[in-house]
Amino acid sequence: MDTFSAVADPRRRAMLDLLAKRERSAGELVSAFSGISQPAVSKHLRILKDAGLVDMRVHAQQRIYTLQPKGLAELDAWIAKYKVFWPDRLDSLERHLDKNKGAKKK
Amino acid sequence: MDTFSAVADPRRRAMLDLLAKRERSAGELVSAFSGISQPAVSKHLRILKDAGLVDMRVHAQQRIYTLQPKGLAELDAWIAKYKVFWPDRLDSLERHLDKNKGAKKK
DNA sequence: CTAATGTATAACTGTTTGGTTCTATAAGCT
DNA sequence: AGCTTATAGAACCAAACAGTTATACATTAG
Repeated sequence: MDTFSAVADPRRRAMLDLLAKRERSAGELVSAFSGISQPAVSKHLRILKDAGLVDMRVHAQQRIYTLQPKGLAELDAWIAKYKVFWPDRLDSLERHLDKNKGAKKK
Repeated sequence: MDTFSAVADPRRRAMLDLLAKRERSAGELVSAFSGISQPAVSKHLRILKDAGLVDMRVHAQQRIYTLQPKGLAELDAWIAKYKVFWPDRLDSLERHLDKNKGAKKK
């Protein structure tokens, strides 16, 4: 499954959102979601991993998943092509975020 | 269908790419793609329109489709959250594009 | 060594998706 | 008015998807 399809699923986006805060074991992710079974979460994680959106490392019996933001670069590159056409006001949020990012890094 | 799913399909992304160059009638889009029928293209266009990614206007019997880049804002906003985590080198393309954009606009 | 824990895989199922052909609708042409 | 053109919608179908339960497989704990 490609990056675009991987992030098309709202549950998978929610998982990425959680992993953006901090890394989590598969089990932690399972308990973070209600109304979905462990195998279902496991399958979502596989898809995210195959798409290069998360990394996994083994720790005892646990599998620790971490965000791999590089995987989103493809998506962002595609969108970037269209920004030329954006009305100016749509840029404000982005610029704001860029500024904050710079501040945090220094 | 939401924005994320709408752009998950490669054919629909290709359509957006074509519309980014210039507006096109439904018929022009049909002939731009081989191995896909007119009704199939029509359905893709409906999905793009419902997702707010394209606009449509009627001209005689033709339906003229135009890009509605505002529709991509949702997608971009979602990705923007993750840029904080991006390694520096991933920023270079984006910055390059931003610069070019500014130049074109002035 | 055996039991328990954490997680992935297998097999199966209902729903969604993208495609098709056929038909309907609406505007222009003669 | 009747024919043609441009495009959407209906009905249908196969493949893909997301979910389930049951099972297998490591690793740690006792």
